[in-house]
Amino acid sequence: MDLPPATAAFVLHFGEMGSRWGINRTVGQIYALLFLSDRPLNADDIVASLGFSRSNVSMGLKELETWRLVRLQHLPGDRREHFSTPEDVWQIVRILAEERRKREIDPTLTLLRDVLLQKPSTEAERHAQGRMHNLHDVISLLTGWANDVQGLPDERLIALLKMGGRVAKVLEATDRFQQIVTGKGRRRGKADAAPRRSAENEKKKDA
Amino acid sequence: MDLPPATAAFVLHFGEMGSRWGINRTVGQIYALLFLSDRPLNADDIVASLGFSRSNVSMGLKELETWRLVRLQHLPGDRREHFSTPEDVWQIVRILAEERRKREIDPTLTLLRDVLLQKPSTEAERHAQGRMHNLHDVISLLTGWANDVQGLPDERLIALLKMGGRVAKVLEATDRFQQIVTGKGRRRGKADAAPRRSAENEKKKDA
DNA sequence: CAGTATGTTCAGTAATTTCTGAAAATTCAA
DNA sequence: TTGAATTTTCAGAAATTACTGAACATACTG
Repeated sequence: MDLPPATAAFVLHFGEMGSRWGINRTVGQIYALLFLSDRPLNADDIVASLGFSRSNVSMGLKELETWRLVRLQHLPGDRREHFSTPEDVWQIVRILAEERRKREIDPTLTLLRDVLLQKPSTEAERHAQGRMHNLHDVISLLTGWANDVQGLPDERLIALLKMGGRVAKVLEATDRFQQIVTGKGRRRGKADAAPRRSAENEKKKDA
Repeated sequence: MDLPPATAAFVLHFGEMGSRWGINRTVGQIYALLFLSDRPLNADDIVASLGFSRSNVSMGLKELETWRLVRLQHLPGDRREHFSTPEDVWQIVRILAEERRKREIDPTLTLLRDVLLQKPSTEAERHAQGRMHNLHDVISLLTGWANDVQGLPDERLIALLKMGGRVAKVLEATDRFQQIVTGKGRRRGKADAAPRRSAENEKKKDA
């Protein structure tokens, strides 16, 4: 590995970060390297830079492809496969969000919904279902939001994020405005994700 | 492990999910169990339910404490330590977000800022720095937003999330309104995180 | 077609992480 | 104090995951 110090530091850091998430260190480093590179790299370039075995690099690139995080391309006059990351960081964020939703969130919501169809037979089960119901609502609200803003063009997404919590003020104002104009309250969305307290605040038994 | 089927399914699922993130399967299962329980559990309860060794449970609870995800409490007339999760799922989400920021995002931003202070000496380094700069801006915009909405009370956060992308419409309207009223454009925030294309679109060399 | 360059697979090994039991430490009550 | 109840620590075992080299597969080139 004979990289400029800044690149090396970044690559090592993302290797570590990767291993805190599902992605292993090798794959994290490969991605970091591709991300910083000013040209598409082939497998041997990566072997030369990071010192992993050829087969390890091959498998790492395969995994990155399943995440849709790298693009395979062929340079003119070169038979080897070259890889690059999207140029736009927002694009990377969008892809990551989609893949994580597909792999982690959706199966979780499915499980929760399945389980919630069953009739609880004891008090403890009833309580557990209430908890799962809460969790389901929170997760679907969060991912629904994410899904929704995914649809926005970069410019508008950025503007929205910059507003941060101040949006709440605007919302409030709009709300009041609508109330004044229409004479009624704002309509509610379908799923209210405020914490259900149904089975929650029972007296703690057992001592 | 002699849990009701719904609870067992949930516990196993969160064990798997946990291991896709930094958290190991055991710890994930312990947390899932506590989350569903209608009363605080002690270490032996957990051993009985999940069948791990006592020491493993002890370490798992330690780890959950460092994440601030469980609360230690003593029941009257019982010397043993009992553990429970926050009742409010939003509270759990907030804690998770804070801890992940502290452990993963902040160190990453620090690294990026440090590296960006160095003067690039080659063209490739200059390009790499441009990429890191983009990434820094995106990450800080996203976490800034998260930080910001963390400050909102549950009710308002929920309302904001429900609005989803429609907020963009409101923003746009507000924007136009301000332009009309003040006669100028909306002021920009300090850091514009739109992708910098500076070093990006060079001709690809090397073939 | 033969030969070469490139990419993939996979069985075995290495490294890492997780888990356990036994011992030590701590806490509390008498 | 002593001793019982409880929790923690930690060295080693077990399990899992990551990595490698060599063999195999594929695709081009002349």
